[in-house]
Amino acid sequence: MGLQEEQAEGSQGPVSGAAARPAGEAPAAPARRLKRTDAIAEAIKDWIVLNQLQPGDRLPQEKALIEQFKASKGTIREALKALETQGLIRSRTGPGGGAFVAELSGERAMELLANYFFFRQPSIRDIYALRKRLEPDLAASLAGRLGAADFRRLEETMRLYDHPPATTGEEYEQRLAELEFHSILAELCPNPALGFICRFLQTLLRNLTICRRIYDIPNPELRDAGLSYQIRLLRALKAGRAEEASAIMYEHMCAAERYMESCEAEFRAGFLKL
Amino acid sequence: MGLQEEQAEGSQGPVSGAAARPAGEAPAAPARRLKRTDAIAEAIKDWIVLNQLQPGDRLPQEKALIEQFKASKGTIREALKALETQGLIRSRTGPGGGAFVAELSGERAMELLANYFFFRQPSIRDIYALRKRLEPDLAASLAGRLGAADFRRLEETMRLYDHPPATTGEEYEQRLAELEFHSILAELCPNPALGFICRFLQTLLRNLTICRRIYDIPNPELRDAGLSYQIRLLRALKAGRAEEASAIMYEHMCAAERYMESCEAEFRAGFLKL
DNA sequence: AGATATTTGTTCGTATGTATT
DNA sequence: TAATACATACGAACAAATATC
Repeated sequence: MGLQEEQAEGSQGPVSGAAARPAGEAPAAPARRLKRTDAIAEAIKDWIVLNQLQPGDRLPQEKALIEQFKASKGTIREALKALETQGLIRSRTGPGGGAFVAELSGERAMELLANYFFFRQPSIRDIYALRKRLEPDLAASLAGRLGAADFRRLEETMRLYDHPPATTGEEYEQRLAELEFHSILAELCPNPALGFICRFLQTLLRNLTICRRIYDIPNPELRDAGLSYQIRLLRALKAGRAEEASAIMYEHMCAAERYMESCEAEFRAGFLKL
Repeated sequence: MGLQEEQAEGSQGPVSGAAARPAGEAPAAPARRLKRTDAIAEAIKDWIVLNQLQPGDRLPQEKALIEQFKASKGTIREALKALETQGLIRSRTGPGGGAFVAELSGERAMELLANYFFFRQPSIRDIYALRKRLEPDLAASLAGRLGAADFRRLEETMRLYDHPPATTGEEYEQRLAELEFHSILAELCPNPALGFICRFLQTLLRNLTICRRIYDIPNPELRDAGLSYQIRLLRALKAGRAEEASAIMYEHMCAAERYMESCEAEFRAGFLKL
């Protein structure tokens, strides 16, 4: 399929550029020597962007890479594994199989990013400081831009919590569904960065241990209030009133934050058992 | 060092739950079967959080893992490589070496996240929509909270662009230094999520190809204006005037956006060559 | 449906490199 | 310097998955 030819250009292999540093390069940051595996992974990645491979395009097979880089199978596989872990490729077995360029999914990106916050857990206040700023913009960006299918999807999600929960389990499920409502909005956002960040803040919230506890607490008023916010929000979005949608969302965020923080305070005071 | 004992608890290995599926398990979400390598990587990760390993703690060595998981060296190494790629571990050779739990660095996290936006490049407008919201909050969060060393660091960075550039190369360097100023602020932010997102938006901007071009264009007025914004900002921060710092930063962002977009428009119109 | 070819996935044995003592 | 302990790399074989005939 003519993917391999370009590798031969210049020197004996794409890795040479990464391994053998050009003469005049003074490494300000020492950048400790790359392991062979990592150098190969880097080289393959560079090769992908250089040749402008698109999602779905196939990489050379393991055997070809072994020859290209004069490395063993294990080394090549480790390099490919690194790329796969980053969500850059996916590989299939069988005839015509191999490694294919992939588009890093939002879910995977959030998983990878979540590791950063594992040892730096933000507080509820931290997260809502951001949500209060961004979710209103998100809402505004959608005003008058959603189709019938989008509204149907949103309303279907709302149906999961338009009634009082029967069990504690359902209580929890309803909270997740409410977050899912916001996640759908974020997916539809025309600004990819804004959409991603909102979705990530939602999962960050969902994964805070304190929140898992809070979400088990019955709170009929909040459910009612949230529902009414969202109904008003959908009306504003349909009518294309961006300002109003933004304002509604802001109120919604403030109310949610107030509630979450009061719960957190109660936990801390020991009024509710962990 | 007693890190290993816990592994023996229960059954013969942590992966058993993932690999050998219990009889009655009906997988609601199909969740295509994990490859052995991925199952082991997951198991090791779970084991780390379960035992609350901290950065610097050592994992069992390869040989031990081979026995634990009854897998070959290559498979174990691929699993460890996956964790290393995610920034969760680092490994060292030599006696006393092995894999050590690491704290995912902000830089690495941003690299991983950047892949998500490779095929979904936000526009300058998209990025500034976020910066206009967040950088002012960032500034406000620092008012009255910076030490003398912090101010020294900021002023040292400003010195890199407090004079007209001599060459095009310096022009570009000055722009990066200006972004670095914001990056320092973000690092100091008490809200880890806000700080990270601001830093990421900055690198996203830096890496937009269009920006690399824009940053080469001489623009003495913008440099002066930016400098004056930052001087006023530092004054407000020192005095602990959060509101004022926020307002200054907002103006700064708006001015920067206006400039960047006008440059972008000129590129598009072909007035400036790419 | 079944046989076969192709390609990744996994294992084993061994050798090399590197840091500690 | 030498011995030791560990990761890193190599190569050949085998197993499993999947497309094609």
